[in-house]
Amino acid sequence: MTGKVTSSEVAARAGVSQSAVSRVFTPGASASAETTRKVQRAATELGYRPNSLARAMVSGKSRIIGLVVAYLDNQFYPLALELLSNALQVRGYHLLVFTAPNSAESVDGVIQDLMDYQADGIIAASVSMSSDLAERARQAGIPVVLFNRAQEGKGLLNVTSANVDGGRKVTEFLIRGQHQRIAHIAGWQGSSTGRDRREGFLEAMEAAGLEPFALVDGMYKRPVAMECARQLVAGRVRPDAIFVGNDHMAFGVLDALRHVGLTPGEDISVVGYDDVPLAAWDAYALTTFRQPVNRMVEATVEILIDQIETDNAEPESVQFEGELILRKSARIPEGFANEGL
Amino acid sequence: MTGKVTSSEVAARAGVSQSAVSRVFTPGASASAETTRKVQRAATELGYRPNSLARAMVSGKSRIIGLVVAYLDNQFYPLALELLSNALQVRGYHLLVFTAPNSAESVDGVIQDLMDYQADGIIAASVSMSSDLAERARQAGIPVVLFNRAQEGKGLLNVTSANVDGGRKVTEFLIRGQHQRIAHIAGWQGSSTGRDRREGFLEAMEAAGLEPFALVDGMYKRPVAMECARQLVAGRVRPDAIFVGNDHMAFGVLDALRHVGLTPGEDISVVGYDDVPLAAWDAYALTTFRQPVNRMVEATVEILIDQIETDNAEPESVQFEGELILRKSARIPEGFANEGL
DNA sequence: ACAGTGCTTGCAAGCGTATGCAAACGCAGG
DNA sequence: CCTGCGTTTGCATACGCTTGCAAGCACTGT
Repeated sequence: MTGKVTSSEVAARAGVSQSAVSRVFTPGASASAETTRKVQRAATELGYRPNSLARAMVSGKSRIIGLVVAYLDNQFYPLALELLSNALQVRGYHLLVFTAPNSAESVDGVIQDLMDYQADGIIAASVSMSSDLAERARQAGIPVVLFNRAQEGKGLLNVTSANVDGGRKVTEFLIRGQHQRIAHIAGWQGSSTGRDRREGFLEAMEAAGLEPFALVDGMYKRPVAMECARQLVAGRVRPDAIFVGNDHMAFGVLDALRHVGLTPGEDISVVGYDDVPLAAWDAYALTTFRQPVNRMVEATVEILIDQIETDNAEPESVQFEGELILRKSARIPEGFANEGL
Repeated sequence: MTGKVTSSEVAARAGVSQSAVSRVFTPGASASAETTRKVQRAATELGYRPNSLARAMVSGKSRIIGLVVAYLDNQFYPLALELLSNALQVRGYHLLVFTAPNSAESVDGVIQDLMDYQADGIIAASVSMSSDLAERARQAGIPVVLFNRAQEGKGLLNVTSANVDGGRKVTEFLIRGQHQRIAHIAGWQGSSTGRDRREGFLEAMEAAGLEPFALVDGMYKRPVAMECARQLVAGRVRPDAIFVGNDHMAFGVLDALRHVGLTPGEDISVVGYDDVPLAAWDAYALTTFRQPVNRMVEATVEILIDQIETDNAEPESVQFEGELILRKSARIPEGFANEGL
């Protein structure tokens, strides 16, 4: 009842050895029905619960997964966080969450902390880490998976969606919609997603023999994207379509455009990337390219636990296909919906 | 280099005892300059870092704070989570995050897990816990603070904003705006915030001698609130103002109203509660009652750490004043802005 | 009746660190 | 040169648990 009950106390009361108690609480260990009964009785009477830390220390498995994430204002991340947390809880793991500005030093520091806590695995969501640290993690036997970010490196697993492909598809969609002056407010060029989507954009434009109307780095930041949008439409000749590097920025772009009296989907087309829940809300009705978060999360958890629990598991990086979601912020080419891309 | 360096190995290499190494890494312990130097040298050479779990086990302090949160789709919570995480990191604590549907059983289960991890403290954000469990936590000496939810109970600390007061102010604002038919889509009545804001609403209505046009429970769920809104305006006579229990629902209400051709702020006034970042975005421009998240988070961390680190700390519950934020979704009474409320 | 077999169970050795205690040490005052 | 005091250091133990090992046990087949 005191809150600090140990297995020995339970053992004493149940009239068995401390090991017996441990075995009763360890799935897969051998204990007779009789012993189990006695131990469980004593345990509930005393309010005993095994100490996870002690357990972690001797077994070497903390069942703690570290999650490093930069900002939570982009709806994509809270969503991923929630899904990850749930998926891991089901499997008996728990999330130790760190927020770190997206700089190599701070991420590295945080990952050190994580290693100090003997995390069984690490998920880095949209942040990059130094290759030096990646190597240390590998040597320490801690699997690291990069969620929604790709990066080469020994033992680094990547879970992403096919970003250059997505960027290309969005752009092709815009081109088929007869748009002539297509601009791209890119995602942060320090990130693989930002670079890849931009690359897809450029590929599609070149294939169609078109020149980008404009190409700027929105840094994945709303205010930056809004300012870009304002400038884009300030001149005499303005773009008739803008492909924005992610939804979070795209919302800002829509706000900015409406602010100067433009109607997205009619005067100008805007397409985002991610398909966060907010994109489906009427106020934005954003046409966007969906990243399959659910599957990405499932894969992340799968891969991570695989690496943790089976030692021979081979490093595996996966990439998911996305899908264009048509809403109202962009003009739809004739007969497009039926035809697919 | 192997990732499993212990203090003993460092000790051996530095030619000192294991205790010496421990002391060098323990702030406030006595060690000569000479020893410190030798130990640090050996430590960096071997890549030694103290094992937090072992440290936690012997010291009894894990420096882990458990956070229990229900859903992350209401922007209020990711925001709070991020702020909490940062504030705690600065003080050397870390967040173990659990998501739990808002039912007593699941919350209790999760808190048990937290206690198993020897969490130094627990933050329950917008979830309630059984009084039985609260008692157990108290006996185990684990401080629990309820964030944005009030609940009586031994040793339960509450950090909230003045919700009945806020509800009243919002309603008074609406009344002074000459609204005649004021409806309230309340927050979940199973929560203190939902009940308190509703109470404030009723008080203000009664004081003004007005009958609520309608009063329903929106459950803090967007779809529910949207459906309520639709029904409210479906009849021959419709409300001219709706006070919605939180911003998250209010966005849905705005979407629903616009969907049927109504213009918020002109045809009908809508006021939310929370002032999440999204409320300030042009697409919604939601008039709302601000909860001071920053101060609430600061207080939460302050109180919690106080309870943890000083044993004599007295239980303390705090309540913050909020503030009405005027935007475009509700008609503003003549001369209101200058006058205050 | 006896050796063999498959479970249970207790013993004891850790896991990596913090810390009380007492010994060792350095140094100043007499 | 000796005593006394403050600081530094090592020894040993404890934290709560898991797990290899070997002994104990109840049965089975011959």
